[in-house]
Amino acid sequence: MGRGKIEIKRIENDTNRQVTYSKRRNGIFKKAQELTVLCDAKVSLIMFSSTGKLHEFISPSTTTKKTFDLYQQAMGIDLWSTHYEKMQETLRKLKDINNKLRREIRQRMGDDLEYLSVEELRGLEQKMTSSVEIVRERKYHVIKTQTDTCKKKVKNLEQVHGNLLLHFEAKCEDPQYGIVDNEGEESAVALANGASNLYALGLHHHAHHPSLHHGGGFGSQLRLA
Amino acid sequence: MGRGKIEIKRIENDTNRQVTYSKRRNGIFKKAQELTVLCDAKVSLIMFSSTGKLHEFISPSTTTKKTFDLYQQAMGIDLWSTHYEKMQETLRKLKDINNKLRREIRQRMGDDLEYLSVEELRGLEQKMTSSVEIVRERKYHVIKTQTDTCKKKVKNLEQVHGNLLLHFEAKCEDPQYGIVDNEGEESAVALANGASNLYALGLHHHAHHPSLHHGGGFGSQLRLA
DNA sequence: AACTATTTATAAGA
DNA sequence: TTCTTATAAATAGTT
Repeated sequence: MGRGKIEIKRIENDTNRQVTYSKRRNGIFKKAQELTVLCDAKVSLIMFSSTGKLHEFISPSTTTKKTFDLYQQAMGIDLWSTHYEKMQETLRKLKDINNKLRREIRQRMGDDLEYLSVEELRGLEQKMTSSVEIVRERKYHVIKTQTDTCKKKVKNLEQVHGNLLLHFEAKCEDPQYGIVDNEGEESAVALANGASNLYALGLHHHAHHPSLHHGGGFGSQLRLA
Repeated sequence: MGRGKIEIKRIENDTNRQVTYSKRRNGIFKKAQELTVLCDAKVSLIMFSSTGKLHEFISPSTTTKKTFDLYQQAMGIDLWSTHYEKMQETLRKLKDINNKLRREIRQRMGDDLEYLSVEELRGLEQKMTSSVEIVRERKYHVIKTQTDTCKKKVKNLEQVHGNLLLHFEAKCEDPQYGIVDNEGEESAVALANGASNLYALGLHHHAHHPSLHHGGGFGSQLRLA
């Protein structure tokens, strides 16, 4: 239908092909639209040009997805199941692994032992015993590390406190009391029992050596620390 | 295009609508086919008549599924993801559970203890110790059950064998050998050591009491058993 | 389903 | 692209 009859075969001229595609595309869309209205039909028309461009017509009464779903239903196929087969397979495998893990855990928790032979039970017991040993070792290790850290801290505090006492005593050469040699030593001994004695130390000094508390600001600062 | 111009609106007469649908469907299919060839395009045309009947045209160079996939790709959407969202959610959850199970197992195997506190380690050790105790109990129970079963079997065999010996000795009142009282007792003692002695018993008798083997068929049958 | 008068689509050219 | 227009093609109404 045109100035001349054409043979239905690929149009080799790129421009001509493009023009014809455009014209006929409009024509077919119009036809689809008319069919939709005239005959109350649902039409899905998807076209890709030779350049890969997408054009679509869909009857207003439906959607592309509905059409695809209806199509699959009418054809009795599920075009996407293959897309999701891998997913389903993964799902199956995960469930399987999951069950195995659960069983292993249950066995390691002392359940589900009914169907194990003596050999299997012996193996399980051995595994668990060595595992509990590892946990125990780890616990000891953590405790030891923590204790060491604690000791170091105490030692550090001891030294700091010792220095403070020395400073303090040096400044305490008040003529009223004179130098009291053994005070520093006793403090050091008290401190050797750990930082938690700091407050108790203050109390002792308060009870046995009230003289110290009149010496200056250091004493009260220590008690508050 | 016809004897008269028509208005583009739903054809109310069912027959007319059906006829027009049929004619125009062929027309549009022909157009789709021509477009496919002339312009090297890919066309997917799916139609449902008002009666729900499906008709399809697809360019030979492609398939309906390919077209749908391309369509979704071009539109940047995934029309079916919603169909599989639940599945993906399940997948996600399973993976999560799986990881947790693995972690628990690893901890119970003595791995991944780095980030546990002393309290957690103590708890884990306690759980594992009590679990291993359960496994051990179960092992003992299974062993005991098996031993008991074994003992019962032996006892049973003992009895059967004892009866056989009595029968045998009763029949053995051959004038050549006379009644040999202590044979039966020695057999019973040997049998008390278990069923596995049956063969050894045969050998012993062969070595120490050759007389029995000339007494009849019973003796050789016992050795073969 | 076939016919055919008429409308519609479109090939080629501008 | 879009418009024009001669002509091919499609099809509405009829048989």
